[in-house]
Amino acid sequence: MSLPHAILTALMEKPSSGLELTRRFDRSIGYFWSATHQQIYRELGKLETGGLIRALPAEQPARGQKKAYEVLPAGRAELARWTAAAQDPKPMRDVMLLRLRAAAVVGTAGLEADLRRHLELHEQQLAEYREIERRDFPPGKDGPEDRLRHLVLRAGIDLETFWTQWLRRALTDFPDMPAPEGL
Amino acid sequence: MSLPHAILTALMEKPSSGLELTRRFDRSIGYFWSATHQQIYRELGKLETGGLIRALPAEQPARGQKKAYEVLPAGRAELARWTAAAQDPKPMRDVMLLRLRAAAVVGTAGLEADLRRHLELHEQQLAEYREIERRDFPPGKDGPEDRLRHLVLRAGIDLETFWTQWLRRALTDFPDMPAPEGL
DNA sequence: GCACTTTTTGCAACTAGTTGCATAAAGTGC
DNA sequence: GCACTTTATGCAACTAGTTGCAAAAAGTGC
Repeated sequence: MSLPHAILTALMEKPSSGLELTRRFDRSIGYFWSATHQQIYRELGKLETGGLIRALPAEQPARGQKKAYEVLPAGRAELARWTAAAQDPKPMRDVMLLRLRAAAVVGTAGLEADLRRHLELHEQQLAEYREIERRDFPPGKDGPEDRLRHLVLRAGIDLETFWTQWLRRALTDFPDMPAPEGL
Repeated sequence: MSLPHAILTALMEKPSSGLELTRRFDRSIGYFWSATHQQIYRELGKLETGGLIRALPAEQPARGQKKAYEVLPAGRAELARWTAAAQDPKPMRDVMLLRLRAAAVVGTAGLEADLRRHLELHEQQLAEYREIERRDFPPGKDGPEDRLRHLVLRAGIDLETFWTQWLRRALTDFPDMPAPEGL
């Protein structure tokens, strides 16, 4: 149940409409909590009903017209409560690791190409993160909020670094292992 | 749609009943693709209906009685197809990173304790993986299947290593930053 | 042989996320 | 000023995963 809190965080940073939120989820926040616009609109509705946010007064609310939301005190309190509450880490779920495990029983045919493709994708993501770091966290910019956000970004950088290294290693000692023929 | 393939992989390694699968998901396979017994039973039903697996002949099938499944040729083919098919990596979703980001706007009160707890949990998991490596992959055991499975395990080890390092760093330069008082 | 627990299987309801599409307003080209 | 695209909001149906519970068989204690 984290999407509402992701939205509250984004709205605290800056009151926004659904579409603006969607765009920001495609960039910063979405890097570690992705969401589609449908999810966001649905959740905005629930948050408004629940009294955690409210629509900023607009001339006439109508379809196809921007409607911006801001966080109410109750929403802020809920976000603080959630942030402090203990939560267990979710067990990892990774398809590529599962596919490698499957390859150990049905053969590696066809897998190598996708490993290369993933390596490229992770390299791109890593480059993007590094660019953000260069742009948004120049030396000296280190207020408490910056320190926290930088820490989050560094997790992204280190994770992508891990994947690129692991994928390179996988490609290096990849056994050429066609599917065993008998059933 | 990976659960059926996780189950097929497990059944290829060894025909099993639902409960045996559940136990194995709690150990090896579940380390990177977790599932509850309810999910497993439901999926076994679908796989059987779909003709990908079949129940091994038992005396009389009845409730509360072990029913083991084995993979049929169609199931093996489907697993090979899925393994080779290109798939995009899923965008990451991590609650702790989100909480840190939230803490940048509502303050860090209460978070530190849970960071410590997570560090401990990740250290435990890392120790467990290392123990498995010591036990299951002694030097010399490196057939093609072993190489692949070892690669998967190493991803787990490196990921847990990353988390422990990152959490230690987070705790080190954690700003003491109570919630800003004004709304 | 009867109560009690454990093992094994499973259903039903709920929550979260995804996919596909619709509808209204506003801008754009000519 | 009319067709066409873009922006912005949203509903509905579907898929995957989680939670809570229960029922049948088999083992256990006395």
